[in-house]
Amino acid sequence: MSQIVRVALNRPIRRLFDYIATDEVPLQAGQRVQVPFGRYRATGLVVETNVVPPEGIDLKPVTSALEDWPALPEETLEILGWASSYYQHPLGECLFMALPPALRKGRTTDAPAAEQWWAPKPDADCNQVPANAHRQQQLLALLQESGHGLSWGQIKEKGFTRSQLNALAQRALVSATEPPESTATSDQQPLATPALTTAQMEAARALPARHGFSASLLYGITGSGKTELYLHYLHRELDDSGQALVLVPEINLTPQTVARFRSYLGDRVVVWHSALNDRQRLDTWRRVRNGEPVILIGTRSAVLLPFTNLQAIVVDEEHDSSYKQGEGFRYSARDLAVFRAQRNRCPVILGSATPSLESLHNAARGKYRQINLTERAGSARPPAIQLLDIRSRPLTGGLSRPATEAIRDTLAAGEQVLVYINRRGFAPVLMCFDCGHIAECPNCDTRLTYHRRDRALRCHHCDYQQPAFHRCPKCGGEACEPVGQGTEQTEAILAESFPEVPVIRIDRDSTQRKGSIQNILDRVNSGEPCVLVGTQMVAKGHDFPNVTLVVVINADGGLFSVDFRAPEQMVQTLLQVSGRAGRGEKPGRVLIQTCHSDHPLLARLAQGDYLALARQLLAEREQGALPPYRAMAIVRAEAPTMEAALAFLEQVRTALPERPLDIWGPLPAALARKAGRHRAQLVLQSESRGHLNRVLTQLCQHLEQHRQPGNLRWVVDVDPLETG
DNA sequence: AGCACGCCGACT
DNA sequence: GTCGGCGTGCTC
Repeated sequence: MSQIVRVALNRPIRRLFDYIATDEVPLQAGQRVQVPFGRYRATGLVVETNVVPPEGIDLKPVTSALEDWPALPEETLEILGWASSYYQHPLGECLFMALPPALRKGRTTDAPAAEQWWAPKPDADCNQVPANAHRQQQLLALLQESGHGLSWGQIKEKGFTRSQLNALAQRALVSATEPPESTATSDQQPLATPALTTAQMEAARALPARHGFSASLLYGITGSGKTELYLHYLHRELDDSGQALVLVPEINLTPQTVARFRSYLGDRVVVWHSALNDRQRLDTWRRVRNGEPVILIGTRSAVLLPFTNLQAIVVDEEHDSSYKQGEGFRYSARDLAVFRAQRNRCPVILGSATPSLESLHNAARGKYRQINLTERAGSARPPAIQLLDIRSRPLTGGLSRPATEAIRDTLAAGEQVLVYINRRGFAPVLMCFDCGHIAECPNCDTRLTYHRRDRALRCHHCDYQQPAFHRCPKCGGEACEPVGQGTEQTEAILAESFPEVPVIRIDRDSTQRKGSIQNILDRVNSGEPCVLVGTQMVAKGHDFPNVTLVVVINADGGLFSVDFRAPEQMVQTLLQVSGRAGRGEKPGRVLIQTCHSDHPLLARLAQGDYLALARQLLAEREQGALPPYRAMAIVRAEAPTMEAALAFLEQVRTALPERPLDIWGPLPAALARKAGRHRAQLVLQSESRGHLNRVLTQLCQHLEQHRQPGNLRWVVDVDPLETG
């Protein structure tokens, strides 16, 4: 008996392929198979069995099944099937994202090579390590403390190096062992329960019981202790066999966060993020797939893992834009989390100090229940926000006199200062003061950014770079100077103004080296007076208990942007960064420099009432017939010329039904030329998600059939975050 | 995505 | 005369 199966391949084709399954063993949906494809062999996933054979194609047989069990369970197939059609992305590519890299290729080893564990020899003694080898002594002590030993990954996590471990092995003080049979919680010492404040208790009581679907929006101001609430909730609701998913933005997934979860929830806490290697991913993936009762803390892609017994989902900082994938399979992890909770009949908690307008709208419509946590834990109180109008005020390094004085006062009081630079539209450029010439990228419609460290001009949109010029390439003048504030320049000015305290820069450049962010945090947490200078990175996650003053260099980036989400994002970022002030005993103060202190949005911001701001922004969205009041999708096109891109989108426009659809464009994208390619877009809106989805499905089908002239690329972005 | 087939420019 | 550019089409 042979059956026909339908197989999805990891290729950007919106089509599935049928094969004959010859084995005696019937194949199930979700199983990984090897199939002949063209001249070669490919790894596929069975998505349907007992398919009616199509006519006129002579089917090839499945080469082999890679496992005799489905790599993706029913539930995961369903979730991703839905996501594939909702986001208009080929099913095969969606499904393969639920596999760890090791399983995407046809690797047959279904038992992963076990990770090496290391245990101390029973007779090992610290005295056998040379007195000057402190790290080796510490490592040996750590291993002895652990009892059964630690994996190399865990050792590395604690900051030890391979050479330190090797040295101990050389001295025969430690040896490689098998991993322990099970890392279940059974032999754990009783775990602590997080202590909650009265306000937190109240919020905890409002959180729903585990059984049945519910979505809760937890609006908790910064410092109110949302994490304790998550911990308490998972502690309370999860049973010994249940799985839970905690989504966090990449930047918040620090060893401290994980340690905090482990101390309350034990060894069942596992992590999932981009820095894991293939083996770690495979290992964690298998634990999830095997139904082990893990509590998985992970970034965006964790929402795609093949859980089999999900009992609760938490999405922390649910407004964070990193939950939306910006290329390829453009899914929103937050939205998929809600869908997944629905399918699993379990609760999902969306937490934020600055909830997205989408979620607030859902709460207002009664789709989500809203729980407010508007008191800071402990004695901390919300910071006082003050607008500082800098029109016609002289600035040095971007700082006005009152701001500089506030910094001086704060430092004199022995406290710390955080200077936040909103890089948007504020990047330093190299300008000729004779003719006004500014260096531009030859491949993109953008200016080159000046990097003082290596005197280089770089493009932030492609990989172009060139040395900075002293002599203007246009007029030959020699008055070329950097203009505009970047972190580097502000750092230099601050260091000059406050030579008696350290000025610490926190941005991508200064935290790239491993562990350097930890060094910085340790230093800041020591409490000595200092000035922190940073962009995005400092706005999120990290706690700086001794910071009592936050200065925002310029708040105006989002006020007059073409992107309809810019005001929301601006308000969220400003409140998030404001939340860094006064998290300890001392009250916090926030100074926001702006040229528009009379702008209603900023005026409201100074009152610190996010919900009121959000209501205003929602009213504007409703008036403008924008999301979340309308469903939105964008068709983006990219071609060697703008004419070709626009012509293609014009053709798309005419192919679309006019009726219950609003179509805007085609228009050149905000960054019209990127890496030498011209970009344009068509915005589609509808009152009905369902209708928009049907239109898009048809469109994609049509476009896939009628091949486009050579160099034209197109993509559909459903629920886009960036409309520029 | 790969990969093959196929038709036009600068090299041994 | 060939090597190789990437435009177009196909994969059950």
